[in-house]
Amino acid sequence: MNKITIQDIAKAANVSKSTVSRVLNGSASVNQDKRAAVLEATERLGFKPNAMARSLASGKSMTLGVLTQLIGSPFFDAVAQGVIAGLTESDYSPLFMDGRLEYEYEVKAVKALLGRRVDGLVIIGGNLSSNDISELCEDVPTVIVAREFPVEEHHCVFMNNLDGGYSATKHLIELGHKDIAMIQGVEHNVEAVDRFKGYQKALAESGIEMNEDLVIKGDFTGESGIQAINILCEREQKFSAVFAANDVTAYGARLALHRHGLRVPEDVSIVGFDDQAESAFVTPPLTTIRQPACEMGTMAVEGVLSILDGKPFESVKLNGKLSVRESTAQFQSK
Amino acid sequence: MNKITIQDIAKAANVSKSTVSRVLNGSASVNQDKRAAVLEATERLGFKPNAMARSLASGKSMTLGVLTQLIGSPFFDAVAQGVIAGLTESDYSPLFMDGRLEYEYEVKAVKALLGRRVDGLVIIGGNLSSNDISELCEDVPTVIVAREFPVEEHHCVFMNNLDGGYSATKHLIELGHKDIAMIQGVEHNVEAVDRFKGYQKALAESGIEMNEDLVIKGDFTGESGIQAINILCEREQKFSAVFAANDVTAYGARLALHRHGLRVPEDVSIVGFDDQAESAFVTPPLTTIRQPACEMGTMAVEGVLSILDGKPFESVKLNGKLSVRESTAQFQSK
DNA sequence: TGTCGCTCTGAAACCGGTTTCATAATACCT
DNA sequence: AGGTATTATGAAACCGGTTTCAGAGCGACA
Repeated sequence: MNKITIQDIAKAANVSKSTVSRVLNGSASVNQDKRAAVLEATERLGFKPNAMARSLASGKSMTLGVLTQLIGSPFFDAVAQGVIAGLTESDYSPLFMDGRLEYEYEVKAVKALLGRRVDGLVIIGGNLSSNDISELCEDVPTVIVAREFPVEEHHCVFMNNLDGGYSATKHLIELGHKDIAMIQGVEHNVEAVDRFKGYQKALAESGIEMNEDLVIKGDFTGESGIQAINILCEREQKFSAVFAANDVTAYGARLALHRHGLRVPEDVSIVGFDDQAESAFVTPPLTTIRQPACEMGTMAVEGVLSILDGKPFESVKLNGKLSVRESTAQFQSK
Repeated sequence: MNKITIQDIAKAANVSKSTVSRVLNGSASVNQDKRAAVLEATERLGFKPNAMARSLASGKSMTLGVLTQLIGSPFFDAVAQGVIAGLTESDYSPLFMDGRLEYEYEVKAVKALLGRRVDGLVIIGGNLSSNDISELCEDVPTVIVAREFPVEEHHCVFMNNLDGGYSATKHLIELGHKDIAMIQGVEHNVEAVDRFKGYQKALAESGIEMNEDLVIKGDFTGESGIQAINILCEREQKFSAVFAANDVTAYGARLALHRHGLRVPEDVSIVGFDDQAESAFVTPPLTTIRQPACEMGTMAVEGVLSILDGKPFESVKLNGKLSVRESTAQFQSK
């Protein structure tokens, strides 16, 4: 370890610990000469304050805990990136802990974060209940990203998934499609359910009766996209468009379509959800609903910081934006 | 904050702080009754030890620092995932800090990590020099992932990029291709350079003279893949295969090829590098060099833990594995 | 029964900082 | 010049744990 302590600096600069502390934190004015001496000693000895001791004494850790989910999954990562971006100008640094999208790990992770006495918390997605969060994070400013809690006490930054699903489906309808399949996301997952609700809403609004046979279960993986199309094709189901619950599923669907000899978008149009980085470079570039993931991360941080600052923070509900690329086209009757 | 301290528990259980500490850490044997009383009080009051105080006193933080780069980029994220996986069974938890692939931030991040007194360090990629690392991480067990330092003092876990580039190119050659284009990665980036060297080596070994016109600069982005193909096509260059420095570049190349009316793999074969998750679901599924990113993360953690444990740790050099999918095919002369 | 040794336990020191408090030194005012 | 307000500074308390140390209690052995 960097063995030098504030005491060593004090000795070297011929002052007391208190003075060193004051110089280093600018917490009170100090004589020019002493200040210089302290600074010099600090530099010369390469003193690096022990963050532990500092937090213990001051009660602040200058750290924001971030509960991530499955580092490596595009959406969550983008949020995490936003968090980092939002923090760069502040004095706080992020402490990431991964919940692996499993309830027990999430609880464990939050507890670990709290044990490290983070000053604030950003919870990205996951499965913690409103109660869990209330109990666990009672005394720490917390903002939840990508989930909606109708309770006043929680601060959230989230996407209107229903609206997103609606826009995606609406886009297909406007292109003249009527037989629109939907590949759902993980069952019971709120976001997945909302996206499906949006699909239903758009259909209903346009007077198209939903065909149960065109709704296939999925789980947000590429594989589930493939399976879904296989099922559809084996059943010889008639459909000219597909709305996939997320981009990767859309990739899988597009691949399966290709294998079944169906062209995209000439024979079948596809729209995804997320707009992950790759979607613009896939062939054909995917029409999708852009989730402002990165922005959400940044907004969450700003939220925590402002609460920390005593200012109020209102939950924000964002709308996804349809990003039209080349995987969707006007319906052509054959 | 969780205001209850070890003192409160001591009072509630009618014992001394020391005894509470001993019970909680199992550091010495304690009378059954007292132990029970302490445990009960701990449970009842919901006591959560202050990790700061604990580390300060014990000199250990039970934390491993991880310097990540650009959370959100597939390769680095996969490594980070591996780190998490490797840690789940241990008592340590990871503390991530992002270096944003910028030298200054990396230094800052490592210092922040060290200030938090992490017990070990995993550095993923980045631009820190051997010297930087020696100086900064002097007293902390450190393992560097995805970079190679020939110095004995550094412990590394990295991929043989040259060998990977070689395998990729060799695969194309074996399929009968002779005019093989290469889209390079970020200039001066060691990994990118090594992949290119592998390309050269394979060519040389097969007696194919490298055609400078077929080597196009890139920067690991999808956009650079598009540009590269555009350049090639505008020049009406003859080529039947492309080796892209990474998968995203390959996606871009494949898209541009499509726009120029060239089919993959019938007209042009493509091989990428990384094997990121999406590559198996892209159309056509991408032949690529699989980097054992996740495994590397896990190995790095194991390395740090074993050094921490007083055991030795040897640097490991891994070979990428060619994953043949459907973007490459036998050369067909037209 | 006296001594030795072992197991438990609490008091106190310590980890490395911040912050309060009292005091010394200086400036300001009448 | 005398008294007060202000600033600079060190000593000491404190943050919440761990660990050392010494002593108490108790069984074993001669």
